[in-house]
Amino acid sequence: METIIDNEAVVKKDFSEDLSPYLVTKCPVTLTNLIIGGKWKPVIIHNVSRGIIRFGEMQRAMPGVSKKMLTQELRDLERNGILNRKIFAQIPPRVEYSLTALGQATLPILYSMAMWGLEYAKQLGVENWATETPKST
Amino acid sequence: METIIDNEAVVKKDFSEDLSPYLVTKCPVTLTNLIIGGKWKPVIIHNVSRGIIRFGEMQRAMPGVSKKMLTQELRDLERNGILNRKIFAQIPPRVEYSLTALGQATLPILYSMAMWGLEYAKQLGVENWATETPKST
DNA sequence: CAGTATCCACAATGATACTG
DNA sequence: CAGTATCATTGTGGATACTG
Repeated sequence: METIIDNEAVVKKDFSEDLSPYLVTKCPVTLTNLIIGGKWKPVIIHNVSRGIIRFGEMQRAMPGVSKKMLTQELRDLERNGILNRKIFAQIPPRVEYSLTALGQATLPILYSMAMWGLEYAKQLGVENWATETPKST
Repeated sequence: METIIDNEAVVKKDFSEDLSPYLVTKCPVTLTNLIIGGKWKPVIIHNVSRGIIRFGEMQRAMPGVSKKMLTQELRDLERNGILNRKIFAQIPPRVEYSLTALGQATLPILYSMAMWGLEYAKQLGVENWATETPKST
C-alpha cells in the first residue's frame, strides 16, 4: 500500500469550473448543478459509490464516454472536493477513486433523481424505445 | 378568461430532447438530467413553483438568461410534460406557465439539491467570492 | 408582451496518436 | 494502466433584428 498522493478532505479553491453563474444568482441549486451536474458526473459518483473505483473499469461501465471526457470529469470532481484520488506507485499504474464526505452527501440527491426518472420512464413507456448503439472510444 | 390552448397532463412523445444517452445506458438519473437538468431548467421550475408564471417576469427573475434560451427551455419543459402553457387570446399577448403533476414531483429533487448547495457553499465560503456582473439581453 | 429567425463566435466533445 | 496532447468537428448559446 504505497500511497503517493491522497487529497482526503482537501478542497482546493482553484476550481476549473466556472462558478460565475452561481456567483451572479446565489442560487444553491445552480451551484449544485455546476459541481455535480451534467452528463457524466452523476454517473461517476454513483459508480464510485457502488465500488467501481478504477479508471478502466469505470470507462467500461460507462458506454459512450471517451478517455478524455472521463479524465476531465474525474479531475473536476476531485478539484471540487467530491472525489479523492489515490495513486499507487507501481507499474502498471494503479489509481483508485473514493467519495469524500461531500461526495457521499450527494447520494440522496442521486437517489431522488433516480426515483423520479423511473417514474417518468414508466409513465411514458420510454424504456421500450429503440435506438442504435453509438461507437466512441 | 379566454383560454386557447392548455396542454394539461398531455405528455407528447415528440421530444426535441435527444434521449439517446438514456436509451443507451437505461440510467434513470441520466434521464432525469436530460429532462430537468442543465443551467436553466431547475431555476424555471423553481420560479414557476413560487408564482413567477409569465415570460417577462421570469426573464427578469433570471439574470443572464436570453429570450432565446428562456423560450427554448420553456418549450423543452412543456414538450416533456413538466410545464403547462396557457395562452390568453388578447393583445398584448399573455401566457402563463404552471407545473404539471410530473413537474410538481421534481420539487423534492430541487430541494435536496438546494440543501446540498447551501452546505457546500458554507464549507467553502463561496458566498464571499467576487465577480463582475455579466451583460446579456 | 411574448415570442421567431438568422447569423456566428467559441465552448464542448470526439478521434487519433503518443507516453511514463 | 491511466492517462496527455493535438487536431477536427459539433453543438450551444449570444447578439441582433423582426412580428402578431
